Amino acid sequence: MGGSTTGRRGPYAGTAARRRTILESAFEVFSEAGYRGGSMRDIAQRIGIAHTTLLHHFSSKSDLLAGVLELRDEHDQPGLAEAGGAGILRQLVEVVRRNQRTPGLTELYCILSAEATAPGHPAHEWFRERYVRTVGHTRAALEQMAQRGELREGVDPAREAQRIVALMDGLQVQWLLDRDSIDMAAQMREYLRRVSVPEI
Amino acid sequence: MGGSTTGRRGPYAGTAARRRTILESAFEVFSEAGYRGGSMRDIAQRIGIAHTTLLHHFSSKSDLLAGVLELRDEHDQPGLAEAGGAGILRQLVEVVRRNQRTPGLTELYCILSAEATAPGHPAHEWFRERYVRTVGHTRAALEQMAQRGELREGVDPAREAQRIVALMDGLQVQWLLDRDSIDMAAQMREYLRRVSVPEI
DNA sequence: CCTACCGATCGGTAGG
DNA sequence: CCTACCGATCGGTAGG
Repeated sequence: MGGSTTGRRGPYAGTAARRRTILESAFEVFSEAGYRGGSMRDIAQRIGIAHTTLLHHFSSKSDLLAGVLELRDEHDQPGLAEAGGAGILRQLVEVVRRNQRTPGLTELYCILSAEATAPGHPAHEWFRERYVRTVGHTRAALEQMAQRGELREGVDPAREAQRIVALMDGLQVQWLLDRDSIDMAAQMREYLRRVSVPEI
Repeated sequence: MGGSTTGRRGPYAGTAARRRTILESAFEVFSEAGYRGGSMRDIAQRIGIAHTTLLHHFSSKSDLLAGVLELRDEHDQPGLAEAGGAGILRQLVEVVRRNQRTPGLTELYCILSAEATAPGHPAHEWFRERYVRTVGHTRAALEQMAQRGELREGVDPAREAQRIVALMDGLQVQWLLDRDSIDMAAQMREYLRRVSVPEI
């Protein structure tokens, strides 16, 4: 796929595109084998370059991982912030539905988050912050729902937010192990219905 | 710690004990680094033997992993089967409480289950079967509760069982990333209270 | 239970 | 963007 025969249109013109190509290959490899298990030679081979060439675009293997996580960040942010209250819950189901269509992203987060629970892991802090952010957004949405009277009685926004995020992660493990065993989006929808007031 | 100076009491007398020592070291290493990331040399070094000696007790690295999983199986089975109906839900909270006291086991399952979502992984089938078993037991308990009228209206045993197991797994990821951020047992208890009829 | 060693693979450097 | 190469480490074998 890589290694076009057309050549560059100007000096450095292909660098940004090359970085992108590399990150997509790294994304694939890390999704399948994790960070520890994925090799730079494998990443390079898939796009037909020498593994040392990666080090002209990224200073180290962990820098490559940082690039992959940054790239996914851009893709995942939009949407969740805009909707208010119960709208966010519907968007969470939408996120799960999208994950179900793009297993690669689900694999990446699943394997990397588990690997990154080790304190020395290069993605450890990134995942810690990601959970603070994700749980925080969900909590804010639930608090907004509470103010609007959309939240079912007895639901604590802070603890419920942790459970919702935990449920999403846990469903993914079962789904990745056996994709026919579970319908993640349906499970999520059914669960979230229990959090809102019955009328919604 | 290992390598006693007393010598053996008889031929092969120490073999079973040695196997046990090796498995405990392997358990530690796989918990911290996963299967791919954990090395036989590390496992051996922790108990003061050469890594090749491991291969006198286990035929390969994946055989070592199988031994570790088998060992944990023995530890985890008791209890869950005995109690009936709502008693099982209380025991689930007890399991979570125990996980919270022994982080090593939690780490092992978390990192290995994510790694083992890859189809070629030596523990892939083990985890698939484990989920069938765990979800199945939980489902049976919920069905028993339904027959006794202990289950809240609208709760589907099969899908609820998948969610309960998913919740346990997901809580563990957040907990391992930041142990002060979450009280797994309390979260579990609070959630399960929502599954039973209010009187229980 | 050991030493000695195998071929393979790892991330990264040197130098062009 | 490459070749050539580094030292380290991997799982496993041979042979005692």
